[in-house]
This record gives sequence, structure tokens and C-alpha cells, in this order.
Amino acid sequence: MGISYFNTLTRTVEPFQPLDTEGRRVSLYTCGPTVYNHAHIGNFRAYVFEDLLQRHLEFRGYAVNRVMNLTDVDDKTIRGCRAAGVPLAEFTQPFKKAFFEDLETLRIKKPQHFPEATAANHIERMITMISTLIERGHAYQAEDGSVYFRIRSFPTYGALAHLNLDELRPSGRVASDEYEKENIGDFALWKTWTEADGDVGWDSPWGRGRPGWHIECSAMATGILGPEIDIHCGGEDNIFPHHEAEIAQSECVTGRRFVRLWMHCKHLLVDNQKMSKSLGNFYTLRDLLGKGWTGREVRYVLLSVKYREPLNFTFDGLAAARTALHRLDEWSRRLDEGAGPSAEPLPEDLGLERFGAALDDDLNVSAALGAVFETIRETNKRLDAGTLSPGQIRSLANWRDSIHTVLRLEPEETPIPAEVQSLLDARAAARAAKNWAESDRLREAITALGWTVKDTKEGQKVSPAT
RNA sequence: GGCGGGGUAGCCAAGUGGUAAGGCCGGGCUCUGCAAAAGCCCCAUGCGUCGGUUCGAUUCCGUCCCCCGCCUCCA
Repeated sequence: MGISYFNTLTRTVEPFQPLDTEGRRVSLYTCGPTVYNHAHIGNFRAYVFEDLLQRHLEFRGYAVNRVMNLTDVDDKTIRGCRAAGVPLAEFTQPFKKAFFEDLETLRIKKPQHFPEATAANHIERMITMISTLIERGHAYQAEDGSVYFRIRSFPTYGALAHLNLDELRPSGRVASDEYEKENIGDFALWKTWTEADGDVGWDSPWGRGRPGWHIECSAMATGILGPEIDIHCGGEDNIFPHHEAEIAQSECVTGRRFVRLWMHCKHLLVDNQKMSKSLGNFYTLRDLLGKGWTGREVRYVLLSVKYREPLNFTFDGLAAARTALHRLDEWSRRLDEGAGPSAEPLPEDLGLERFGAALDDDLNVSAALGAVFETIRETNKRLDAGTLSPGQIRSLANWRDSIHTVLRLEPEETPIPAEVQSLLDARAAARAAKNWAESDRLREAITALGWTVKDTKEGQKVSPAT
């Protein structure tokens, strides 16, 4: 059975069929952050979903070539740099750096390409694309100097979002000063320079200005991955207008089908409400780390719900994630302790294939995790009963390693400090001599150093105090 | 107004036209110098409401009630 994913365009789960059927290569474009502040956990839900997608494809033997763009020029970044009184690049740089750190914290695999919208070659490509669109009648320069895409020239505009453009309700978010446009729905390809832009701007055939948001992605996507892309992802709010616009621009330039498969993840809610600063339920990853939660725990929460379902983020959920991970860790430790050097075949009734099968079914990670925990319970029973050989335990450990190439939920490796280790050695000796008073004293000494020691059947076990 | 998603045990969350995965919490047992941990077992006659189709519905159809998202630069 092959892989199937839900396609936003067709609204059906379809068998996955990349352009390159023989080479097993997949091109993946994912909309990245606008670097005007620290990304919040809602943003990271999308990036974790995309990470799961990439790792699942790799688990199934595909080589994924992924692009994640960085939007480093737009209204917010310009506003930010002007408020800070620094050049644009200087303003966005720390947020770019922070973003990469956050990706690492969440164990998100780094895409091969991180194009920046302001890079000279990309700006150049955007200008070229806009010129082509104007030549072909898909775009026009309005009285205000800006260049707009003529949506009437692209009959399928609205197909991705399944919007009937004639029935659109005017919303308050449409800037009232955009009366120069032929159609209210025409979107900016090139925004002419205004006072508010300060020293941000590039020269173009249409005067000084800056690119619109949508053309950035079209230029970087087709520039790096070519005219046809296998998968394009983003948050559900990107469907319209952003991805709709990308399709229109790209296809009018290349004459090819821009994207074969569109995948979007649902929003994250906090306490069943949309995250917002005014509600006090707005969190960046850094906020959570500051509260003592780990990147792995946050990853678990963001990962554990199917991407097409709304995810309700709560601190109870984070606490549940911590305990669940602990169960995973204990099982993992038992495997390492019991594993022999060479693998032996496992009993077939463990159903290990269910993990991959669940993911093949439109990334049903909840079912996949359910299968993992069922395996944990079943193998724990057999470990208790001693019915697994060291070679079979090795096979289970290998299986565990393989699922972690997708889940990336393995424990943090925290080396035991020498000071703690010497106390542990002394305590082991005291316990062997049944000197309980000394044992308790040493336990307290270890606790004072920030570690927790527990006495198990296999001896002392130490872990960092949480 | 248009389009779409969701309501499953105390919490989170899979799933199926044939009688409810998994995680957390809770209870029990085992192990145990103490403390703790861990492992195992138990924990929804029920799947928002009211109807319909069916031998049989949580699953299909319709009604109604809630919650959430998009509708022109928010992941």
C-alpha cells in the first residue's frame, strides 16, 4: 500500500505520485516565517507538520529537496526597522538567528534552502516575472505606480480556496485607498515606494519600490525547485489569497502546473481560543522554554494531533506529553539494557508495520503514536516475562531508532557530571554494605546538585531533576 | 451572506455500517530498607440534539444547538 495525502485543491485524499517516479525525488516548498519578531507556537505547528511530512517521505525512501523561504521585507519588517532606527537587514538578522535556533530546539530538520526575499538574485527574478506578466497582459501598473496582478486574466483564480469571486463579501481589511486597481481582488506584485518605506526599496522598471509578498514565494519556489513542484505546504490561512496568488503568478509565467499537491495544516488554538496577545494566551517557543518545558515536549504536543484537525494547546496537554515521553524513555532504556549485539527476527504478532501504515494514511500521526504505545505495552509484558531474546530486543531497538527518524522524540542526552558520578559510586558502595544512613545522605547530596536518583531493580538510576 | 473544519470518557485524541485505539488523570496489584520510580490490570452499553434509512448507526441522510477557521498580504 502506498502513501496517500489530502490535496487541498481537490479536497480528497489522493495516492501520492511525485513528478519523478523513478528517482524517488520529491520537491517541497514550505512558506517560512516573516522575520519581524519571534515565531509563536502556532507558527511552529505548521513547521512541525512539514517536518513530519518530510521525515515520513524519507522514511519511505524518498529524497526530499525542501525550500523554506524567509520573508524579510514587508510592512511589518519595515515598520519594525524604522521604529528601531536601524537598516532593514540589521533589524531582521536577530530574528532569523532566533528562528534557526527554535527550529533546532524543536528538532525540525533544516531544509536545504532558506532563500531570503531580499537576496539580489531573487529580487531580480521577481522583477523578471513581473515584466513577463505585464507583457502577457496579466498585470498592469496602476496610477499609484504599483503593479497589480489582473485576476480576471486567470480564470481559475479562486480554485484552491474554492471561492466564487463574484460572491465575495467586501471585508474591512481591504485598504480603501486601493481604488486605483481595476478589480478589488487584484493583488500587488510590486509596491511603489512611499514615505513610510524609508530607505527600503529596489530600483525596477516601474520605479523604486519593493515586491509584494506573493511574488516572493513564486520567484523563490520556481527559481530553486523549477516550474513544477511536488508539494507545497503552509498554514490553512495561507490558502487564500497567498497560495492562490502564487498559482496565478507562477502558471502565467511558466505555462506549467505549479504544484501537484497542496497540503495545509489547521490552526492551533490555545484553551480553545485563537491565540492572541489581548487574550493573554499568546506564546512563543521561548516563552514555553522559560517556563521549564523542553523543545521535545513542545514537539510532542505539536506533533501528536493530526495536521488536518484543529489542535488545542493547553498546559495540561504539555504535562501529559511529559509523562507520555517518560513512558517512551523507560521502554527505550529497557531495550538498550536488554539488547544483544545482533538482531534476530521478531514475532509477527507485534504489528510493527502499523506505525508506517498509519502515517501512509494522510499522516495519521495520532494512530501511529497509538500503535507505538500498544507496542510498548506488549513488549514490556514480554520483557517482564523474559520471552524476548537479546537478539529480538536488538531488533526492537532498531525499530525504535527507525521510528525516531520520523518522530524525533528520543530523549535528550545529558551527560552525568563527574561529581555526580562519584557520589553515585560511593552510594552504590554504601548500599552494598546496607549502610542506609549513608545512602540517604548521598541521595540528598545528589539532589542538591540538581539530579534525582532512584533505586530500581537494575540498580541506581539518575536523571536531571525537572 | 458564501465556503470549510469540529463536537467521542475528568482532560487530550484515533476510529469503524456490526457494537468504541492510544496518551494523561484516577483506582488496584506487583516490586520494594526508606523514598521514589517502573511494569501490569481496571476505567465510555457510550460517540452534541431530535428524527430517518437499515437486521443493525457513533459511523449514512435530514433537523436543530454549540465551538472554530477563511472570505484580499495572519502558520
